[in-house]
Amino acid sequence: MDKSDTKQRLLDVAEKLFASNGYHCTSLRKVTAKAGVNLAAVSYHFGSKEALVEAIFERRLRPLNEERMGRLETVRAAAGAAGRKPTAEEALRAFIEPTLRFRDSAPGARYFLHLIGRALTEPDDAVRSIFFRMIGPVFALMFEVLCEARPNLSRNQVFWRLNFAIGAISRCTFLPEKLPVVPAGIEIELSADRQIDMLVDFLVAGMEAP
Amino acid sequence: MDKSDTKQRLLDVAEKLFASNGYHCTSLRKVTAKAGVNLAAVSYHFGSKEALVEAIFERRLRPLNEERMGRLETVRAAAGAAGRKPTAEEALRAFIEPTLRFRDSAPGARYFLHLIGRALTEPDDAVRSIFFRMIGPVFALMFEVLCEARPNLSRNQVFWRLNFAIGAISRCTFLPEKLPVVPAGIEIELSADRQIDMLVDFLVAGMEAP
DNA sequence: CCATAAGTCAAACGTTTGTTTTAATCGCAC
DNA sequence: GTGCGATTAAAACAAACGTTTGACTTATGG
Repeated sequence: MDKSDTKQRLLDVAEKLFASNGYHCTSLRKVTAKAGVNLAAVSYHFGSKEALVEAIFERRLRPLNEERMGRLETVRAAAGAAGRKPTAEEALRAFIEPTLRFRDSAPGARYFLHLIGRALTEPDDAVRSIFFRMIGPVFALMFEVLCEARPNLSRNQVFWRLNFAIGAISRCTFLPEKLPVVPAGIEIELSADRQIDMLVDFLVAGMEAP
Repeated sequence: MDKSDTKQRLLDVAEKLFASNGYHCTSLRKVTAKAGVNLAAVSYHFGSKEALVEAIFERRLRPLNEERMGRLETVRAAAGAAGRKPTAEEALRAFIEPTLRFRDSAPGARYFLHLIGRALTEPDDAVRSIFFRMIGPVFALMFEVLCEARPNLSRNQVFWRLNFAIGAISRCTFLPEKLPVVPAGIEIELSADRQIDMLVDFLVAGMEAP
């Protein structure tokens, strides 16, 4: 028997469609049609459309967040053991590298990244609160580590610079076709490592500005 | 006679609701009810919901874009007249200052800024294409000026750094209550000038990174 | 082989959506 | 005042939405 192959297919297809077309613009009928399952399967397996998108976030964001938290803790511990402050680059890499490497880690991961890039500005309160609840602890730890890395900055300044960095990072998680018109001769598709380098160069300089 | 007071009220109310709750989550019934006008007035005055949001963009974004274009041209001309390259700071300020000062320039401007902060990631193809069509020339000119300011960088690098900057700027155009959970003691509400300074410090450093 | 539970299916539910229709109302030149 | 175009009002439209229902099929343990 299937052992709920249906459930997996729903997660995969919904992730893709929610990412490409948005949560509200994607009806359950489109999702179930593309997945080749019955409309009622969403209610049966998840309970509601909102529970479906929550399951999508849960499946991908939980392990990703655990890795980011672990790396941030490691940065803090290593600096503490060496009797120094963590650096802004260490903190940024602890957040950015898992995020962009994750992009190529699974077939649908790219779509999921697009989804969280959009979740930051998601109009729907339910979806946004799901995301904020899951990202909250990572954001808070990141903030603290950055405050340690830049003790001369006010917490206000660190907070805003972190927000700027989040905004910059979110521009890397988009599907290429959703970007604004690009000038001729520009590479939209970058390897994760090149993208990471570009981001880190830019953000470390921004963080270390006086 | 009203001389289309209805039309203005629709623009104002729709701008606010689209910004706060998103384009798709805001029905014309909510808009017309809050504006105290009849539902059919949208069809009569604008033709459709999409034409309404386009009128909203047109009203605010056209003068804002003209100012940004003008300032970018000025930066370029001043540098040319002095026989030097424009600086990254000049280019960034030409874009950022009109944007954030605009926030306090009119009662509903703050809502509109929230709307364009969201338009970058808007799921709806129609809305996103309206926005991209209007912002395209500004983006292109900004890109060229930045290429002149950083001639040692590849166009690829400049393009991505400009994207990062756009992402960072968009984090400043949000309504406070839509931000992720903020640590205690953080000022969410900044004056336009303070916000500009923070942004420019951060982004100039990022742009000038090697 | 049967009983039970899990899973699937087509159909329908009640809302809400953007838009259209038809009639009534208003302001103003003539 | 009369007539006319511009505007508003109330009602209805078909389509799409998320969800629920109840019958049907399938797999599994005893």
